[in-house]
Amino acid sequence: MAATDPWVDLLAGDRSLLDRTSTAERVADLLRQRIIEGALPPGTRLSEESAGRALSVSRNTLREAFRLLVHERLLVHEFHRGVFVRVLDADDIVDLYRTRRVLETSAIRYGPLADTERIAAIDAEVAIAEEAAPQERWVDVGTANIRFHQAVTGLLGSPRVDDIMRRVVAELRLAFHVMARPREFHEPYIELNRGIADLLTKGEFTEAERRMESYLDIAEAQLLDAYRQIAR
Amino acid sequence: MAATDPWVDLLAGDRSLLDRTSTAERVADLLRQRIIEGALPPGTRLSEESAGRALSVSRNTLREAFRLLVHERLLVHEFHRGVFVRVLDADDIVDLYRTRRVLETSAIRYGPLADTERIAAIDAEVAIAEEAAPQERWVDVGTANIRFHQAVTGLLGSPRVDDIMRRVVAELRLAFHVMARPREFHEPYIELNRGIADLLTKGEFTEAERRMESYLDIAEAQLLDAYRQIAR
DNA sequence: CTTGCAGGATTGTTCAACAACTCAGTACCG
DNA sequence: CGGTACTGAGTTGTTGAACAATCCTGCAAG
Repeated sequence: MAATDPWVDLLAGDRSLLDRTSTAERVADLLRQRIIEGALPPGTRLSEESAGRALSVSRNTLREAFRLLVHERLLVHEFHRGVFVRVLDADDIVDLYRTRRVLETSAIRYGPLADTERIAAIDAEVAIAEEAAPQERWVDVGTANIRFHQAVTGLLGSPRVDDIMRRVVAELRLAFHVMARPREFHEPYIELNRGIADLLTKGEFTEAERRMESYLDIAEAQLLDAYRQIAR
Repeated sequence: MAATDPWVDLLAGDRSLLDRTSTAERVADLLRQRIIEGALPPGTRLSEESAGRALSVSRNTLREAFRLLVHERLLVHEFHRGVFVRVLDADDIVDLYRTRRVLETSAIRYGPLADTERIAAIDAEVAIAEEAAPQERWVDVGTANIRFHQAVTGLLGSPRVDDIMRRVVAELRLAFHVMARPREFHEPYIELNRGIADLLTKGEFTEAERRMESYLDIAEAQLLDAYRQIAR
């Protein structure tokens, strides 16, 4: 039995399911969820004592969770003052879109090397949005929209890029909450996504990249616009 | 004095210097340093008790520092087993170079929009390497080489991309330690860097991008080669 | 050679205590 | 009245100890 049996690799893949996570990580997961869904709006202060009491975890464990989320930029930590849900300013939006441009256009540029099923995954996300829109499920449309972009960067097949994109998207969600009308914010993009997905399917990567660039310009401008409205 | 005085912005920039950092962060800085310089080689187990005693910090504080470094992928955390200095495998190398390709070629692509002094900064790093090489200061050559690439991604002027690149580079240093001969690993790249820097200065971004791509292919291959030698 | 089972060592988590610091309020002074 | 200095309450930063949960080593049994 020198050679590895086939079932060994199989089980090795399930390893992660079995990894119990620490309390701190689960607390971080929960807080992350609450933050990106808007239940904990930007600027909210999270006191160690009350949060710890609410979740029934010790201050130490909670602090570990906070560290995690600070590293993800969802919280900011001010020394001796506490942690707060991050408040994004216009510069952050600009930088996030700059980062997206890098990631998403690169992904398309390297698209010709990508697995065809990864392109199918992109298409699938657009289809989900197209189905949710007529039913006015704007939250689902928004989610599918985000997943569309994650699928685009997924073309690279890079765990690290996927991870980076995950964080960028989580951070961007902090900003999306300023958009009062979900419909106006999400609906127009379905068509753009469809166009890009079709181009990718047809293998027209250069044009797809151009469209993506313009998509990002438009979305950034709309978000910055909404920001200026709030600022006054 | 409705308008902000000039010195206000100036001081705001110094804010970070004044921010005392927590013990956990300083511990993390120290450990990071030791890891990337190779004093703590990949695979090393860091026990909470002995590390805490050595640094005179409590276990709780040390755990906060560990969380930070785990998030940066410099340490891996195995539940109930402890933390270890990360051991990169060949897949990691491939993925790190994939990520670098995305970041560095994009930076050059968006180069025409960049500040000219950012291009000068790239040139400066090559000059440092060129000065250190004849004196056989290979560690300095290696450092300047890395800073050259950071300066390239710096073209984007994006704090987030800079941060991502910082982490990629730190992670990559884990792999560089397998290179037994620093000279053979660093010297040949000075010339390639010079070529790219000159192209950037002349504004020939398309050719610079092509060169960067080939640079990364070469470096990746060399590193993977060294890996295969170790593996036997 | 494998399996099962202590026993010791390490990590996961909580708790309590105290130091260090921030902030709001208040008294003081010109 | 405007500004300054100070005080005290409340929060965070850090430590140390304690106990539960888990892993690892070594040994005995089959």
